[in-house]
Amino acid sequence: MSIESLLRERFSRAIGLAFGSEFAGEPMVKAGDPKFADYQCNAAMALSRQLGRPPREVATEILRHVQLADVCEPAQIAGPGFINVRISTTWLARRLAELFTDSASKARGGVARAAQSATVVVDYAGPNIAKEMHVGHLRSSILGDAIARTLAFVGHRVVRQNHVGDFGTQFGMLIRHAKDLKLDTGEMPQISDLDSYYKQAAQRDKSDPQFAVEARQAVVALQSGDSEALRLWHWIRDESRRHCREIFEFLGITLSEADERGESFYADRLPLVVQRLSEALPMGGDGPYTGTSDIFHPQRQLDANGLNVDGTVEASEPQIVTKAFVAESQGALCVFLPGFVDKDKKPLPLIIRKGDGAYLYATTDLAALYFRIIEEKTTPDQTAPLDQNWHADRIIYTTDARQAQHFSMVFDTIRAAHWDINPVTKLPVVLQHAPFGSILGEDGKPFKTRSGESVKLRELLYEAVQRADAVVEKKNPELPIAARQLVARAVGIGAVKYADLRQDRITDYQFVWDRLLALDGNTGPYLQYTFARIRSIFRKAGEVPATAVTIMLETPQERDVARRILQFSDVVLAVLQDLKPHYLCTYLYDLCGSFSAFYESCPVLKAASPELRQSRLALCDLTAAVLKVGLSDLLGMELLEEM
RNA sequence: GCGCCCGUAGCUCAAUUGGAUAGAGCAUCCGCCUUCUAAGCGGAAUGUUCCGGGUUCGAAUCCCGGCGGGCGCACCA
Repeated sequence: MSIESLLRERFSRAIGLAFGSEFAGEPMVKAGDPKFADYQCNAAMALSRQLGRPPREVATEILRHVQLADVCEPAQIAGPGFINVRISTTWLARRLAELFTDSASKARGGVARAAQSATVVVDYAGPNIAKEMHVGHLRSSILGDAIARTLAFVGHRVVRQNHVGDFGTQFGMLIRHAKDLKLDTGEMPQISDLDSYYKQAAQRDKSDPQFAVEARQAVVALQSGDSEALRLWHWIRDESRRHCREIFEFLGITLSEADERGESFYADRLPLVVQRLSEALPMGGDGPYTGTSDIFHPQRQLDANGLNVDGTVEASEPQIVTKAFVAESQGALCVFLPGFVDKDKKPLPLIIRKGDGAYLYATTDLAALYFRIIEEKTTPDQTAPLDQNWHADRIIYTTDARQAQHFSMVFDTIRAAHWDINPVTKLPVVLQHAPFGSILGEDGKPFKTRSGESVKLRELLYEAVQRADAVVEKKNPELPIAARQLVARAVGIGAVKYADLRQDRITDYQFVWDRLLALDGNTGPYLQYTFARIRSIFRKAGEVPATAVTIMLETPQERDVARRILQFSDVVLAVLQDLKPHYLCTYLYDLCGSFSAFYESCPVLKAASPELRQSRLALCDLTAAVLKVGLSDLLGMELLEEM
């Protein structure tokens, strides 16, 4: 059990004894400012209001009942009613020794498995076919992967999903454009060629209305199984998949082909979804909107005074949807939901079938949700992880913040249709959009190449490795070239990933090479360096670490490292609570800071006694174990023995 | 216009979700390599937390009103 939950339990019990169990909920316990305490319990202030008694009196009462003698020094009351807890050094040492001895637990950095394993779908990366992956895919891939890794590590059944954009409107443009190109589809294309076809097609689509119309028709043809369209589709898709695999492999993203279920996968389910949705939700709506089509956009014209040309006054109150319903509007089949209005304050639809009969991303997302939560997957020819039912308990999307409204509408639709109920547990599925900001250049504007194009991932990652190589060559010229190349790759890629993960995902972040490859501060290279230093000690030690030791925490630095190591599991829980890997980055950076201070002031190999040497080696080993789990298992970065 | 997100040191970012004297790194200044990787460590200096109200024991955090920036708002994803 983590320190935090142990203390929470103790305080909860004390509060129950003092004031009755109805007050004993989750008392607030948090790691405190080291100036005052290792941990503090702030429950007294909150309780004082409920009890109508002064907070310090409440705190005194809690202290009278709390049992902490085995864990910490006598707790102190401070300020308005903080209860400060200083963990006893002998207790810390004992806990650490236990962790060190239990090799299975040590390999997990002391992180326990979740009490119950849930099925969690993580939907991330989601590149488009026929386009080279670019910086726009970077955050989703990196964040989603870190979240998926962390969920899996604590023991959940994680279903990774790469929702590839391979069957939507944009593909129609490609088909239409291809007609004029006379492509040789017998030969494997290059992703760079496809990328330029895509750009040409997009350009024509924008400037040529006739082309645009035919492109939309091509989508319908594709979605209804036209063989010529499908042949081209396969041709493009194969190369696109190869390209994505290459990028994922280079970046260390744990998405395999088995995880790929793009728009096309749901194609034949789309009419079904629309039909089921029409059955699950009322048709035509409530109140004054019943039955008629074009209910929100009557073809009325207003004169300069805001009067209809027939003389009636346009309703000044916005029309409000009170309950979700399906209706046809302007030829398109739509879901209308409470709380969504467009810029004219008219109800905003979620379009599930276009006027021309084609489906778009909302329909696909709904189909995917139905598939992930409800659909039975017992067909024997399906491959893992499709070979068993998912019945997801939680579904997480890492896509950029601009899609927040889209997901909010899709989730509301699912809930209105009661499709969010897990068929096995009968509990509501947790639907989460984990939005993130943009990547900006040093000038604070969207990260683009000089010519204004989006930066290709392949080039960006190549540059990261090149730059890292130059740094390594400068810092460690003795390193043989072969070793240096491995280091450069790990450092370069690690720096890019860490730069993304270390910052709160909701904010935009600036991509500045010199900053993310910096050797000091909260960067990938610094953390990797700390790990490499530890490994170096063990190489020099020339002995296998003992399996059991007495931990001695006689200096403040040793105690600080010990305290930090034991906080790890609480941080991992917080990451999963908020889906914010930057908590983990901040923690690991602090751990490295504590370790470096220890490293400076406490000789390990030349410690004053063999016992102290063993103890310090154990501290090094435990720090390395936490770094390995945090950096490698959870964040997906490579670690180095030497750099 | 409506909605969502953001605004913290010169710069880039934290702040365990309402807790104590708001913390790091960079840049600036001072000190430390004949001892385990100095890609490091120790120290100094740096703040009207965009502004104004409110809520309360206590606000960067919550509420209201401004200002500034980003994004979204019918057949693209």
